[in-house]
Amino acid sequence: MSDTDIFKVLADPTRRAVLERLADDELTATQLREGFAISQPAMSQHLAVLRGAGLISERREGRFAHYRVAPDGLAPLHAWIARYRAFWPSRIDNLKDLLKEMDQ
Amino acid sequence: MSDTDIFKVLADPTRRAVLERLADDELTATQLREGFAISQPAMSQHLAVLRGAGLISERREGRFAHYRVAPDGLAPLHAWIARYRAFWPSRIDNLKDLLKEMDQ
DNA sequence: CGCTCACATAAGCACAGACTTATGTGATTC
DNA sequence: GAATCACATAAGTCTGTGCTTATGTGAGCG
Repeated sequence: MSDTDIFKVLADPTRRAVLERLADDELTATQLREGFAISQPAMSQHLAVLRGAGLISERREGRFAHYRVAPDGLAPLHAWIARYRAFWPSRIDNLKDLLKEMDQ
Repeated sequence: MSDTDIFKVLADPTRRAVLERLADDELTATQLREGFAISQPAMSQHLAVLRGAGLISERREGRFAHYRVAPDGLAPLHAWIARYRAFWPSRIDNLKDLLKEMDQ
């Protein structure tokens, strides 16, 4: 999965919203569709794209498909950002502050 | 500049390569074009997109346009990633390791 | 076994985006 | 001041992508 592909996948607001909704729970395709003004095939296609990018994983149970986030999916994105740490000190400092805040 | 726009801008490999070439130096549009199999207007359009996204800044000097990275440009991307820290502990740990490594 | 449900796939459409060539603009050079 | 240089803008083309409706597939239910 190339950097270009990762960015393309995440450039779609529906797909990013799906990731956010999967943050807490594992959800089925129908459950994910609630609140979106989108057809069932459209959601199915988005889920296929997210799965192809390694950002979510699927667990089949009968006729239901349960989706959850794949923890290593965003690794390429992190790797890309990490390349900028050398010439981007101020932002890294902010990130450090963020992580420090997390520890509390 | 929305998250969607940031991701769209960075989804183009030429634009990401431009950012990498601007990591060290401030460069002109013509200098940036070296090594790319791309026309002059295409590069000009990419630079306009990057500038519109707040990822680079322009300094005009006579007929030359000097471009450099805008240090706060990737802030929205960081903010988006930060939203995942709550349910994404393993990756954050890796990021911590990265930052620790940086300090040396 | 026929129907419905959950989801995937197919096919077609419409818009967005990256590219091209052509041209415009303003600064420099002779 | 005419030509050239660095770059921007215009306009058109072509491909990719996200959406739709229609249909396929396989599981559960009466």
